[in-house]
Amino acid sequence: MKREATPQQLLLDQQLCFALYAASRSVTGLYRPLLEPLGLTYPQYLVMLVLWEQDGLTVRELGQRLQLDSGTLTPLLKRLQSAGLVSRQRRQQDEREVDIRLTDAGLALREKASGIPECLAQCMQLSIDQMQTLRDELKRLTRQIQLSPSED
Amino acid sequence: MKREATPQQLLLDQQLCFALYAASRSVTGLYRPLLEPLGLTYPQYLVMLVLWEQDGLTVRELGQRLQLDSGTLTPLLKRLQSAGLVSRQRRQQDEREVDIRLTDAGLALREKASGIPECLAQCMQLSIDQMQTLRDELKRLTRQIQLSPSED
DNA sequence: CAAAATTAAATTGTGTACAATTCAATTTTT
DNA sequence: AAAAATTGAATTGTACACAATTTAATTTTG
Repeated sequence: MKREATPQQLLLDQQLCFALYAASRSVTGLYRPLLEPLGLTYPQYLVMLVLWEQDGLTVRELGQRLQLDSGTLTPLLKRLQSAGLVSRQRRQQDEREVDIRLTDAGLALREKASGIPECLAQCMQLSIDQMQTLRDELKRLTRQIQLSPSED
Repeated sequence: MKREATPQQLLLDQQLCFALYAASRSVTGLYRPLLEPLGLTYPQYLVMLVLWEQDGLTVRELGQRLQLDSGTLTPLLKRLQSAGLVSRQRRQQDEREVDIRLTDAGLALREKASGIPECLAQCMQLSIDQMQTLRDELKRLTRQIQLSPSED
């Protein structure tokens, strides 16, 4: 059986999507040794970033910010609670909502995490300008994708 | 207790890494409805892309190409085997290695997948040129990261 | 050549992701 | 106000990721 050559567009190395997938996992791997002393995974660190910025959000609000659903967040937040970094409490004005709040330990962790962004920037060997450009292109891409869900 | 403002670098929206993480998951989400009719997940599709390009690789070789280890690939490949798309067989010249080969059904699936890259490109609303530029920046970033593992 | 070291997959265990469902609380309708 | 619809978390189930360990096969060494 004659095997056709793979069309150009199906070549792995041509694909933006694989480049994105690989880069994302690479970067997460860079964080791992930096977050390990703090006892955090990368997604947990993202939750902490959001809470350091604005404390006392609901699971839903955290999910909107990070684009993650309760199936991902609920167990993650339980682990942060077990680690003593956040509290989880039903709101009395609406018992469906669960309020996520930093504990003192959670707030204190921000100091220990403060050096991480600079460390990452160093490893990535990009200028501030290059980082901003790339970041903004990716944000535009994400926004574009979420605007056209799947024409249903 | 006075709450300090979050330093600029710890702001979620400032972070390249989150933009990357969010974009990667968004793009995977775009693939989902396109791959569902083929019965593939996105990582499974990546494996198929590699095999369509070069059939008969070992688990290790697939892992090098996709930057995934056997802990991820072994169960994924077993699922592709259950789906009848690939075969897994120890090599006789070195019984440690497992040869992954497309079945006829696996090879045939390439036709059904051939429209996907164009469909994706459409959704992302990027010119060929923009896509190539972004892809190459991401590849450079990934390469850079993997060059400096963690100065150990 | 036999013991030691290395290698390739598989396995184990933890932690995401995400679709789909469930459950309880709140809103909206009638 | 009671029934129906909606909403927010949690739960269930499947599928990655990846560190660490195990197992078996092959190489390297003494």
